[in-house]
Amino acid sequence: MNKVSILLAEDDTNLGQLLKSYLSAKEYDTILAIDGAEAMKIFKKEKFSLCLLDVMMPEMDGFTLAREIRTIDPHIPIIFLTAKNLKEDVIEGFKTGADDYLTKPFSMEELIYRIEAILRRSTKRAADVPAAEYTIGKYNFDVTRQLLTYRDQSRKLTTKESELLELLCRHRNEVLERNLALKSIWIDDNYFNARSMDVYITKLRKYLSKDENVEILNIHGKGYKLLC
Amino acid sequence: MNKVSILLAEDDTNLGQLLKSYLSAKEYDTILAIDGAEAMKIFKKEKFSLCLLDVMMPEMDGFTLAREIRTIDPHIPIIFLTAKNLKEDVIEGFKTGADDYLTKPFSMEELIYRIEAILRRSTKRAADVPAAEYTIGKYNFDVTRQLLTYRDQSRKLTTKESELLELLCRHRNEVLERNLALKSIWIDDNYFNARSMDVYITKLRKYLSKDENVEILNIHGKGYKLLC
DNA sequence: TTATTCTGTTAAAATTCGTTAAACGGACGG
DNA sequence: CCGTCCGTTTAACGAATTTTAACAGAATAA
Repeated sequence: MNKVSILLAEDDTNLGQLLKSYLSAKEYDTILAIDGAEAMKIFKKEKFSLCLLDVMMPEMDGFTLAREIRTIDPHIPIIFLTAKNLKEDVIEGFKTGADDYLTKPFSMEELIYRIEAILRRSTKRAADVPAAEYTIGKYNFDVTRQLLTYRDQSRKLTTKESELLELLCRHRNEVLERNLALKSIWIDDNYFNARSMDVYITKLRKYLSKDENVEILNIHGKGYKLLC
Repeated sequence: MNKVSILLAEDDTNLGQLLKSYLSAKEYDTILAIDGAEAMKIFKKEKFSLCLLDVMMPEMDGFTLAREIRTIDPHIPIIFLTAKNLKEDVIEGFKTGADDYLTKPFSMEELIYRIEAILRRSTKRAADVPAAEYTIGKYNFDVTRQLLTYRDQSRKLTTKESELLELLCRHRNEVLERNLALKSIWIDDNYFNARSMDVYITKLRKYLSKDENVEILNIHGKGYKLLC
């Protein structure tokens, strides 16, 4: 999946920084603009998946900014943030084509979920989009078909093998933490599931042994690192 | 554009009637159910573009209802209505895949705008409204006639074959969970029905074997995924 | 060093799934 | 009413997948 990039326009630097670091922690590439004019400048230069706009800003208010943004990209999802809870304001927001409207104070969790709800809709059919594939050294890994191919030999992976290899690929050349993998694939990171994961690491190592430049490295006490 | 149809589940008859007449005035075909169980019954019989669900209802609460609805149509937009403003509740709502979440009291205008914001996003997608026909690789599947066609050869499917294939199509390229399929088609997800479903999967695999790009993948311990 | 925790590997056990065929039961025509 | 057909369920067995167990070896901290 492509990385999600967010344009955040917020003149309150405290809140702005807070939001930016929170969103970045959630793996959203976030760029912060401190007023409407700057936001517009940045928007013209870069590509974004979604806009998060404060309504009350110096230079250019959120609604005006939204309209200008929409002249460039008429379909980009826009969420307004505002301190006011005025009915007229909310209506005005949706008239400019808002996809959502959040009144301060809101919880970070709710923001994240609303962002995800919108992205789910707008990037939908991502499932029809070309199958996710990884190149692992001389191997090719087709995630959706769970197929690991070396030259002309294909091996059909089981569900667990495939899930684990995909996680390793997503973190390739960096550490995939044990707990993360366990919680993500096995849901629960207890002793037995950890043993089970060991077994799968052994299997994957065997499958990947034909290319000596590919290696699943153990980082003691941390996790594994797929080198390729 | 097709007419927009809304399933409204609201146990407060006053509010329910008010919403229904307001939405109908805005040219949305609206059907009102007075509890979760009735809503589910109606949903199974008719096609809807969007669901508007009260959270607190007798018989079946909104979240449970939403989950059941999503087992049948995993992509239909859902908006929750609630009197509570609890953070936990909002989060729970989005976790079940809500597209929006409105806290009473809200203005009719805001509701309309939120509905339109969601429809704007979701009708961009091609096969959104429950299709009567699916294209599965080189196959064509006519749901109402229960006819599976490959080039010039048509095969009349039995009821169960057809129901299962339709569910797979609605979830195509994503996992259709075993117990969800069982509860939706066989009503009860006991051991024997599960065996029965296996038999039908085998049959469908045979029927679909002429296009090698089409595949019913088993996700061990979870369910099946129709790749096409 | 020594004890302890963590990892690697193999095999057996448990669970889940795939396939074929036979049994069941309702609908239909005679 | 009786047999036949058709869709569905049940049964039986084998295969695939995942988990558990057992033991050996490595890495680390005290």
